[in-house]
Amino acid sequence: MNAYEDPRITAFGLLTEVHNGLMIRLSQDPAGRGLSAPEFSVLIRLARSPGQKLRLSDLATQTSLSTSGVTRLVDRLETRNLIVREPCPTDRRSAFAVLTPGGVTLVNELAAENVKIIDRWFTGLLDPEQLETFLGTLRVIRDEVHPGATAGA
Amino acid sequence: MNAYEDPRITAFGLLTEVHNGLMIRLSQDPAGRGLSAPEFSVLIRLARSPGQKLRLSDLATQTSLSTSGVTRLVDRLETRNLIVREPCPTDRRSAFAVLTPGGVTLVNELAAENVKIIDRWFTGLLDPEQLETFLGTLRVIRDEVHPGATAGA
DNA sequence: CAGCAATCATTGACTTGTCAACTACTGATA
DNA sequence: TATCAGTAGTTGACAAGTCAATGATTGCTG
Repeated sequence: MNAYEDPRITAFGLLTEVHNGLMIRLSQDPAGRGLSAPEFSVLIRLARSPGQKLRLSDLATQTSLSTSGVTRLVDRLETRNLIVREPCPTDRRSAFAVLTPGGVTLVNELAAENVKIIDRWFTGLLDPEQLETFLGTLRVIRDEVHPGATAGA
Repeated sequence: MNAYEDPRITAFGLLTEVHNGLMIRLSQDPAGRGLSAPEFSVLIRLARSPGQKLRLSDLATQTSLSTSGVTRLVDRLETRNLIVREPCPTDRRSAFAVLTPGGVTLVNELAAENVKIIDRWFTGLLDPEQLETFLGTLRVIRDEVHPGATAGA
């Protein structure tokens, strides 16, 4: 028996295909506002946080990006005036990323579009019970592989 | 109701966290043979194909990479002697990527390690029935978003 | 069978991420 | 309170992907 035929590999491959397939749909962005998935993920996490702000290092853990990756991503969002950096009053090493009003508007527009896409290609394909079961299983795995993540995007 | 709080967004975020989390575990490669996920994916698809060969454009569709991405990936694998390019006898524009004996060996070793990781962080967390249900749901979505994919990795 | 749109692979220019090294600051400890 | 290990963020050098343009070949169509 060859290891590369193991059904567990196929299972993971299936998960990857589903995720990739959905990512591709989501990144097609007909309105052309051009936000990558990690950029959108950062924006939506900020939108959901108290004060629409989060420390860069928290963004790094939540998004599974390296801290330098976050630095550069935040640079890009800042030059587009979607967020601003704000010094942390209690720790001078640290910095917040804060959503601007323009950022709030954009994240809402994009989220609304993404909901349609997700519904068309994922959640809408399943009946409610099947979806709940599916999400329950995902949570089991998530709690094991990535316990640090709280809010999801 | 803000669109960014829609449960469907959260559902997709959950899927992403699971996939990311697993990808990170799989890429840690203690033996340090240094194959990225797409590289491994290409190798395993070749291993499973008749003659251990596949045309570059088929690799592109199966992996969701661009054709130029495949060109460069195949370049890397070729300099490492894991595959060779072979001209297609029936279409002179086209080229096959063919697994070398060394490639076969490596893909088997890596697959065996990956099975352990997948089992530890994914399939082994679920009882058989729960796993089957989960895979069934994944197939429903996969058939919609990525019907072109046959073998999975 | 000549013409031509479509297909396959490659290349150049660019984007976005990583790792390792660095600066600045924090907070526990001797 | 002086030290110093650890943490936050940034930077340089690089890795690996994208898109648009290109060259070669194919196969339908008038």
